[in-house]
Amino acid sequence: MILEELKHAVSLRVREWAKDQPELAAGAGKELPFTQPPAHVPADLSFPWPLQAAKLLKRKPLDVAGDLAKAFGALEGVEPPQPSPPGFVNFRLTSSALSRNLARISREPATYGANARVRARSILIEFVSANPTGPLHLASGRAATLGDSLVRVLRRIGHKVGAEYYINDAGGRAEILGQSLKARHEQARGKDVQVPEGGYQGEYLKDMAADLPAEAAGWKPVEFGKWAMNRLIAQHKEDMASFGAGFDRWFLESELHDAKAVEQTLAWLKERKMAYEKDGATWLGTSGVEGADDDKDRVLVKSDGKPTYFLADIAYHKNKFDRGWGELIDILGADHHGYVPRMKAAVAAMGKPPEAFHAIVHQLVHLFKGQEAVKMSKRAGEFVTLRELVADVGRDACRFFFAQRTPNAHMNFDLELAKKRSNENPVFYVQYVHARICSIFREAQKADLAPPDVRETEALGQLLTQPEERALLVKLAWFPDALAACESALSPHPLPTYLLELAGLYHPFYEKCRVVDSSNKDLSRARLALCRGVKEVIAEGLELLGVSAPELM
RNA sequence: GCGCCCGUAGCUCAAUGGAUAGAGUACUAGCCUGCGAAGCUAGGUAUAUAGGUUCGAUUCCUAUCGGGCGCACCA
Repeated sequence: MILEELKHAVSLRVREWAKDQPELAAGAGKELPFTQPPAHVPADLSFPWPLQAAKLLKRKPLDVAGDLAKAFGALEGVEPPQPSPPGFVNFRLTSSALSRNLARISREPATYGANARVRARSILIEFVSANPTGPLHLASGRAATLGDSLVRVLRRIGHKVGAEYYINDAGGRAEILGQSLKARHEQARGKDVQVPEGGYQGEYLKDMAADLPAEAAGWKPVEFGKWAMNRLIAQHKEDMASFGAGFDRWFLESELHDAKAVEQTLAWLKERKMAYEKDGATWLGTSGVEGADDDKDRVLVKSDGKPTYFLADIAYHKNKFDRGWGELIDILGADHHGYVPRMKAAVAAMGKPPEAFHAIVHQLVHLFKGQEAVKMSKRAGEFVTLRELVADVGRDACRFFFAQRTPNAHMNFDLELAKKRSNENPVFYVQYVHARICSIFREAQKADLAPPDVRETEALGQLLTQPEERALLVKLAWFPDALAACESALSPHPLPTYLLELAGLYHPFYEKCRVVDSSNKDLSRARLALCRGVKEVIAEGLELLGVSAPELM
């Protein structure tokens, strides 16, 4: 939190300083920039703003930085600010500020990273929402990781966040699924029938056919379909639970139909003159909506009188708003990105501002076995299930791996590598630090050394003057910033990067600084406090990622 | 053809328009009879190409090349 406070204090001083300089009025409302200085600069926080201001002032950047550094005067928690070429002002945290932050972490680790200054958002995040026509496959693992970890991070920061999984259990798919299962059922009883063209060819229906009850012999395809869907939905729930992805609600599309919400939404749109008739169908004017960029209008009700999936989905999104959520985020695979413009247009039709709906489109996962690309085809039933993946690689490695990538990036997943050498996954590098510190605490206990309490931590922390110790203290101070980066990116991926960097700073400390040392109890206990802080932040960070923090490995 | 996303180290990936572009992994050589060697230390490689905007570009704009995904009265 100390960095947030510092940024805030600096911003106030800058505004004060700029007040009397009319040249600066142009950029007055903008948020001020702060950056993490590169390794060779002996500072903890950088302020590059003088580079921008110099232009407006028609002065040399370094002179502006110098003036500003003077104008800042004494700031809480930092040594006197230093101007630095070409035009930065650099801040270095004091030892007491760093110890105070260390004490703050241990006072209440579970709220470290919460932002007291934040305006709480109300966000409903919908993710995975896979069709209940087959098992979850590995792409769902990516969506589940991105969604669940984002939910956790945003909640930690202080926002109100809901998590939902939408189940598309209505429409024509159930019928086709039922026909496919019926064919498998009959095959199992020795009949020479084929799974229909366009049906679900996957092996999983063979397994399912073996579990059908005896009375299934008299079932119609629809009944097969219902039975299969219920079973698949139950599997999806199990898979998400064992993956650590939590949902507040599993929302069935059929609920909307049962409650007449689909018709009501249509009537509501018509009332507002948003929908029109053409060629026997009912349309929504999605093209030409500013900011949505859809290239054509979309059908709501087909000429056969049946509602489209799109209409039901509008009803669902309207339902989310009607339940009081301020912002909606959908996490979608890249194969659905074409759907975003029409949903934006629909949200606009509901009278909501564009920023009330946001789609996170994650790129697809490409599977490799060594050098060879594995073609995945849901139709042909060739895919790696999430279940298999987790069984092979483990949940921790899976989630950390998925969480590391920005949603925008395509990712390659090498199954051979993942299976046979999971130790190559960086998650173990981070977990190892946690286990190592736990081991140190066991040693400390044997030597009758206990870490200090919160108040004593603040005092003893000043003994941590080695560069390796200071580097860790500073890194701990950046944790809230890493969470803030996740919020602005709407992705958890800055967090694994942060944890790897923190872990990377711990080992050199460990090599150089003996922790358990009865001959120097104060220093030893100060170092135990530092270790505790690192352990807590790693545990909290991993928790947000849905990854375990083992005491033994 | 049109639209969206992506080309960074041998490989997998980072970097709100900022200073000398970072990790892991792989390769080589050293480190364990005091807290866990799943570790440390030291070695060197990268922004696809060509322009442009800017004090400053991996980041923004244009074009080209290469890859992924979309372009239904399917869901």
